[in-house]
Formats: sequence, C-alpha cells, structure tokens
Amino acid sequence: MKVTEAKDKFIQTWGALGTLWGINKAMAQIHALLLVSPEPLSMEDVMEALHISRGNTSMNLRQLIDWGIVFKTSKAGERKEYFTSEKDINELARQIARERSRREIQPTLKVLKEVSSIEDDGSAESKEFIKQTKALYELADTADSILNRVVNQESNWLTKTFIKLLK
Amino acid sequence: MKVTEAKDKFIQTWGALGTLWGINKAMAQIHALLLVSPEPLSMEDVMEALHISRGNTSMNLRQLIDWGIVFKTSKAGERKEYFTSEKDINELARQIARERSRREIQPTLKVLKEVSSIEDDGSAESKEFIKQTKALYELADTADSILNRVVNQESNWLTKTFIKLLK
DNA sequence: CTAAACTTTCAATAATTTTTGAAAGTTTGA
DNA sequence: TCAAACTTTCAAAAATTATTGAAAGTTTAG
Repeated sequence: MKVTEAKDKFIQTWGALGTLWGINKAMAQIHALLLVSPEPLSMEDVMEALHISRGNTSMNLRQLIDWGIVFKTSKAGERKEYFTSEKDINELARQIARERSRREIQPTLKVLKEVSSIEDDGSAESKEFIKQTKALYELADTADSILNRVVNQESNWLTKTFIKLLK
Repeated sequence: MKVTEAKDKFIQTWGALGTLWGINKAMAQIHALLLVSPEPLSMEDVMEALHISRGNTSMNLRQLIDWGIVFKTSKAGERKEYFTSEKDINELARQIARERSRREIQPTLKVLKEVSSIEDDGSAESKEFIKQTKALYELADTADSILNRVVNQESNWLTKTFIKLLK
C-alpha cells in the first residue's frame, strides 16, 4: 500500500467512525487529514484533498478550533491562513475528554441529580425511578471523574495507569 | 417535581444525549423508559408513553435487544410480549462497552494497524503518517484494553478502580 | 385448520443534518 | 483609501436518517 492510498483509507475510516460517535463526517475527515499532514494546510488544500466546498471547510475548521484540537497558523509573508491539528495524540485524547465532559456529561449529571431528587411518594414507580437515576448518576459521576483525571494529568497517564492496572 | 414530570425530563434528556453519541432518539428514549419502569412494558405501552409508531417501536426494541441491554419476557397466560431493560447499571455499562468495542473499536484498530504498516519511503509524508497512525493505534489499544477490563470484571470494578486511583 | 392477536417488514414520507456556493464581510499591502 | 486576497455567513438544495402505517408474516387458542 502506498502512502496516498493509506492516507485515503485512514481518512475514510476516521470519517465513518466519527459518524458512529455523533461527529459529522467532514469534521472527522478534516481532522484526520490535518493529523497526518507534516505541514499546516490552507483552506484550499483541505477543500482539494477532501473534495468539499469552501463553506463546509470553513465551518468545520471552526468547530475543530472550538474543540481545541485544531489551530490556526500563518506563514511569514503569506496572507492565507494555515491550519494544523494537535499532534500529540495523548493531548488530543485529553482535549476531547475535557470537552465531552464539559459539554455533555456535566449537563447530564445536573439533570440526573435533579430528577433523582424527587420525593418518594411510596409508589413502585417513584421507587424504581429514584433508584435507577441515582445509580446512573453514580456511574456517570465515577466515569467523569476518571475522565477528568485523564484530562488533568501528564500526557502519559493513560498508558501508565493501564500498566499499573495489570499488576 | 412529580414522578411523571421527572420521568419525562429524564427520557427527553437521555434521548438528546443519545443523539450526541450517535444513538437514535427513539432507541435511547425506549431504553430510558424501560430502565425506570418497575414492570416490563408491552409494545403498546411503549408506543403510548413515547408517542411513536408501532413500526418504530418494533425496530428499535429489536436493536436494543441486539445490543444485549433489553430483554423479552412473557406474562403467564398472555400472548403479548413484554420488554424490560438490563436493570443493573454496572452491567449495562459493561454491555455497552463490550458492544462498542466489538463493533467499532476493534475494526478501527484493524485499519490502523494496516495503514500504519506501510513502508516508510523516506518522505516527510510517510514519516508523519506512520508516526501518527501508530500513536493512534497505541491509544486506541490501551483504551480498548481498559474497556475490556471493565467488561470482564465484576460489576463494581469501575468504582473500586476509581477509589484505588485516588490513592 | 382457522381466525384472532400480535409482531415484523418495508416502501413511502417526514424530519433532520449536512453541504453548497455565492454574497457579504474582513484584512492588508500598496 | 482602494482593491485584491482571503474568510465567513447563511439561505437553499441535497443527502442522510428516522418514522410512519399498512400489508405481510407469525403464533397460538380453540
């Protein structure tokens, strides 16, 4: 397999995986492309490599920047903007964990806490509801704490932890 | 807040969260409903509670069963089928982890291994590509191992591990 | 065996999400 | 200050995904 072919396969796979996890294909593909590009790419470069429109590229690059995993750079003497992704895979994982926690898990925890605090009126309905939503809260809270631990530690923490767990 | 209201809020929230993680709304909502219902529900019950069609209900119940987190039960002397969800939240998490690993992470690992094994032709392109896809492979592999560990341990493992990590 | 009770399937439709492309906006060099 | 170079916005179109509902299929009681 040649580099070009492999790159293409990787970008396709990454796009498909993203879709399964609620990330739009173009966004996942742009990210994949930048991740394996040794040099920053311009908007034109991205459009051309992925055959997507200017508008699409612009919007998705913006989202990636909002997620904190893609950065703008400039080349001296050039007006055009260039884009590059977070290259450190551990840092990438941390940033995604951080954002998913902040955007999705925290708000969910808030709701779970709220709804699990209703008064037990003695019915089977309310007993089961309280029990299950509390259990979900516990699980989500534990998972989130672990995630935050990943987020706040040095980049190798994940691997180290795993090794530790094997013992 | 009353039970009915809380239940509704929970089901809505769960549906929205599911959507963010690539799970269709009806599927997430049916699951939420069954999770907090003390007794198994019939298809009619689900249709009525969520205002969705028979076909939709049938298809999504089937998917939940495929994921191994919802089960068919029968009531003695009744022809109708009843459905109930996995009630143990830790077991639920394990089952979801197991399925996501099997369906999504394993295939991705396979591709990453494949594309990261291309020959280094000396170009910056191929060097960067190999380096990054290998790093992704390492990360995904570690994460998957941790996930599988969650999957194969007793249900309280997650909490215990967390406590251990605090030390 | 038959009909009622129930479930599944699937083509059509609806809803949602993504993508486009051109106009509007912004920045900068001269 | 102007105009070229570039980016962003956003309404419209396209693509994808979810939902419906009725017909077909299945099961079981009698």
